[in-house]
Amino acid sequence: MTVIDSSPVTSPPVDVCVSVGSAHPRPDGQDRYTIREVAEYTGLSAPTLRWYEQIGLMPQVRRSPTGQRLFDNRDLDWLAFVTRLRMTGMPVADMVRFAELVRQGEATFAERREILRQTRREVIARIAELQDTLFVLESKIDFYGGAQGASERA
Amino acid sequence: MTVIDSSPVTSPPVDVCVSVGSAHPRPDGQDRYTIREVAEYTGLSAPTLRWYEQIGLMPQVRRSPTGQRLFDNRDLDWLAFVTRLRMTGMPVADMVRFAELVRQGEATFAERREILRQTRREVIARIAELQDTLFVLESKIDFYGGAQGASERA
DNA sequence: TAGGACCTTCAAGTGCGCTTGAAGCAAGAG
DNA sequence: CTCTTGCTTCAAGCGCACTTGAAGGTCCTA
Repeated sequence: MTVIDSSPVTSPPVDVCVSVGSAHPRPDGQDRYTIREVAEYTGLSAPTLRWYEQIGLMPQVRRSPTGQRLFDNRDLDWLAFVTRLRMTGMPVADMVRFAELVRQGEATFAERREILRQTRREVIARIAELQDTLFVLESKIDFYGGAQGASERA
Repeated sequence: MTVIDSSPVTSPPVDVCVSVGSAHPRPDGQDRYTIREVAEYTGLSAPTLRWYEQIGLMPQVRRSPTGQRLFDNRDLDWLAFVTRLRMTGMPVADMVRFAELVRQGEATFAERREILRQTRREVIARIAELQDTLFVLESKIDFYGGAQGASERA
């Protein structure tokens, strides 16, 4: 982790909790992306990206001299993380709270850690539930006639 | 599907795709429950139970001579299954569709099986995603200072 | 037979997570 | 220079899954 940060652009490897899941290939080699590029890359819509920024779920996004958003790799990392958190079922309001803690710097490490631990607990519980559900589904599928390709059976 | 209607207590094991997950202890020994009892047992609210019936997500619930709902063990089994399906993220509309197929009898076995197989695929994918997320969470928790009880670290 | 808790229906309201519309500014191609 | 495409803001709208409110009937206990 600790941020990529080659030569062009990018900010120094400050605090930040980001930059863990940056495995995806980036839209291009550089560090400036339009909202459309980010939308394509993340799968979020452009309005959603604007909305995320508006509610404080994004760090302040850089702007061009004329006011257009310029996302960078850090933003992409953050969005990848946010998308993971959404996947766990975490409400947007909670993610905004987390983003606020990130903004407040290292002093909030303990609190952030606690939030993520709680989230981890919930994810583990969720996985267990889904695995139970898998068994239920399997037994019902069997009940309906397990034969793979058979189109009917009654 | 072939109404309950026996004397007291449970019906014969007809068609039905229900009755797999009936492990829970029932509110009492008999086979007639008020909406309040069912609400407590299932964790769904009474309005939600009425709404489920209204949209066709429940089989027609028996009524007392004065019009009050009388749920039975079959209804409880069905609700347990529905709750599982909800847990997978299946939209209510899709569950209504499934309930319709159940009402149509054995001729829809193949289609029901296909739906559940698709659901199973989705659940498996969901579990995989959540497990990936678990790794991300763990690496971030470590980043924030893995020490269990340490309240700060910067 | 009165009171209170619980049931009924129907319709409207709520909260969440976006999405869409309106009106206008900006960047690049012909 | 215009034209198209894409960006901007702000506000309103939407779909889903319930929830709540209003008005009234029912059950049960005292």
